Amino acid sequence: MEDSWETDFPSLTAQRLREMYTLLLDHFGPQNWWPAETELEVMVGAVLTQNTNWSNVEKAISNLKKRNLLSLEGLSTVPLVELAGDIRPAGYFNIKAKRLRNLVNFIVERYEGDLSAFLDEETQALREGLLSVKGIGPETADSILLYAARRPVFVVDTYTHRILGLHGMIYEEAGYHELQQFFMGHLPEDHVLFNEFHALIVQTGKTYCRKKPLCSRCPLLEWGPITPNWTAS
DNA sequence: CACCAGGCAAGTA
DNA sequence: TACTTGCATGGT
Repeated sequence: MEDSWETDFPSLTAQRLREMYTLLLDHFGPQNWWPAETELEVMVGAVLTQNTNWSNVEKAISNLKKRNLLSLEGLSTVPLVELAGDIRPAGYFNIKAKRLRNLVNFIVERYEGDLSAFLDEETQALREGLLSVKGIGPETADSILLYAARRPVFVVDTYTHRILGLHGMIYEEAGYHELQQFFMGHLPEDHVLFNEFHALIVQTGKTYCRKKPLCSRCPLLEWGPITPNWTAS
């Protein structure tokens, strides 16, 4: 890591992260993520929820289940146009149909369709493999690593940026990897903890960050008033 | 009516 | 390398 880029945030400490986790867990309770029945369903959901409300993803997954397409076999053989039609409620349906196909084809071709063999790969190899698939970026890959393969990898999303930014815990221009390293560097590498923590952050974002009035009820306000345009010292 | 959601890749300068 | 734009439905 070369260098000079300031990778530490003065206000973001292990202590502060543990406080945040406790506040959110006490407020919302356990989230029991990922909301899916199988590992493949987690992976499909991870692609479908890209920049998309989860309620829309549920409709799309429901359609796939009704048509018995929620399998490597089904997803890799159904005509692309039909797949797109089935996942229509999730938005971006044409591009997401291709992304799902790219993902299942990767497993079919590289692992002979053996999903368990794929998920048993070493974490680093698994991540690189996922990122090599067109349509799988850092967040989607890490969601699959954490919630399908149960690896201690922290998932960063827009809510993570927004919430930590609002509370002056990071620089606004901080990138995905920097935020991820913060959580992973200051917390025990426990996939159960990371699972719950990310889910709680999303729940907080959905509940309190959508509209300004709701913001006043966020449990994190215990840290003090929000400072929207905080910048590095 | 406008706005946005648990991103990502491709295009432009 | 650093911005910008396209992708699209359904809920508030």
